[in-house]
Amino acid sequence: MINIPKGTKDVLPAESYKWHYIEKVVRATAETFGLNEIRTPTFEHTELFARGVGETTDIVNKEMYTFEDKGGRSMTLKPEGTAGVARAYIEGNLADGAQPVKMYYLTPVFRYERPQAGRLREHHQFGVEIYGSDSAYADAEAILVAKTLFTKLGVTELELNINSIGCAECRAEYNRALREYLAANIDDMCPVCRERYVKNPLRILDCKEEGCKRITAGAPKTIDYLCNGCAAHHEALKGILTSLGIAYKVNPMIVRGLDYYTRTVFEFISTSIGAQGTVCGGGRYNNLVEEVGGKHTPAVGFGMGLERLLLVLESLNLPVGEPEIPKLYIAPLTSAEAAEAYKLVNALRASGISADTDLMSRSLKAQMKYAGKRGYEYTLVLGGDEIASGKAALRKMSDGSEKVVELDKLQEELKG
RNA sequence: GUGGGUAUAGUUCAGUUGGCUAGAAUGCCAGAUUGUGGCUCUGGAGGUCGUGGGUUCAAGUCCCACUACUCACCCCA
Repeated sequence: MINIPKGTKDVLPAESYKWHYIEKVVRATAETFGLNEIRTPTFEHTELFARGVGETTDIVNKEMYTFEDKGGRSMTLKPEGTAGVARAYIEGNLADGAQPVKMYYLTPVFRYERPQAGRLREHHQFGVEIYGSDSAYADAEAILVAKTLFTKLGVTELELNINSIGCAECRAEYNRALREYLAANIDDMCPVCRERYVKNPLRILDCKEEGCKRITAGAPKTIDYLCNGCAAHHEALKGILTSLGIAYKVNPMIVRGLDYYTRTVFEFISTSIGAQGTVCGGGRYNNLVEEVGGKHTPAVGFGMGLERLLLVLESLNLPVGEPEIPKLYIAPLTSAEAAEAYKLVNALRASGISADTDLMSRSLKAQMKYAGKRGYEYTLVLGGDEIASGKAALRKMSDGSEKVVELDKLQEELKG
């Protein structure tokens, strides 16, 4: 027995309707915001993620599915959705079209991690990407897409956390201040944070170690070191959110693990699905396009974990769509009627009605049990009498009521 | 990568201080009812008790290792 790879999940036939439901609401929501779908490859040159996501991140350092192809090139299964979109924006000359470019994607992403509740090695993300605008309205637009989607799905419990981590200039200033503050306590920090101190001190704020949390509790905050431009941007976003009536919390500890973020970062967090509560995370990444080889292009967006979103819906007993139920099952009484039943069924299918018949040469009783279990809306027994008279009893399975109909009028009967 | 928990039928689980041929429920297939599903009754199929060692007269049960699953750390969606 060869089993499923660790950290992956099958979506079995009985559950796929939930995915259809979520995807349908996602696409409908994206459309009302004027977002167009973009599809990029499942794998890219490793270099793209190394430069885009950042060499110091855990994602690039230890979580990527990297392999060498037969031509000796280093390839990586996408660990997130944004880097590929940035590459496509450049390569597809999207900067030459009307700006801003508003896109969304639905994609699997791959990270080599230890699975746990709400965390997989392959999961699926809905993402929004808005390129070309540096306005706080674009930040608000991204947040609003997520918020609107949650509302449509009935999710009201998610808390929106926002923060600003500034731009390259204020970050340098801030890092200096943070290092200065931490210098005295460096020996009390965990080994990982001691390394972060050198490479990327900002990440220390994200540390969950008790000792480090105590130390960082009084640490300088990025939002206190913003340059005038970044501070104004942050204030503008807060103003827009407030005017829209969107509740948010400024959380100075939101730092995020991807290096491409500048200015705005945000997360929608759930408390009902276990330790991995971030359902949606994103922010602004003004330097990403330049980083992967294009000209400077401000951009903002987010990624949303669809498995986590589904966990939220189910944990709150919210609707997750309805199973797709076929309409009619025609049961041939004996093998003599099988061919006629098959012909009837296919005529109905051709007119767009979902219909089935026996594929196992089973008894009438067995066929009725099958039809009952699968949930067909109607059944019809086809015997010699029915074929001779051209009429048969159409049974409605929910209440057992029957109605005699002409076989060649089945189509009209079922459409109504 | 680190730590905790778990592993018996397709599924959910019983299985006593180690002691007859390993059980139930549910699901699946069939019959009761030779032209009609759900309810009821009856029968059938389905298990190398996660894998490999060890202790013992005797191991599903005790010990060790490994593997898988799971939760948490870490990280993130």
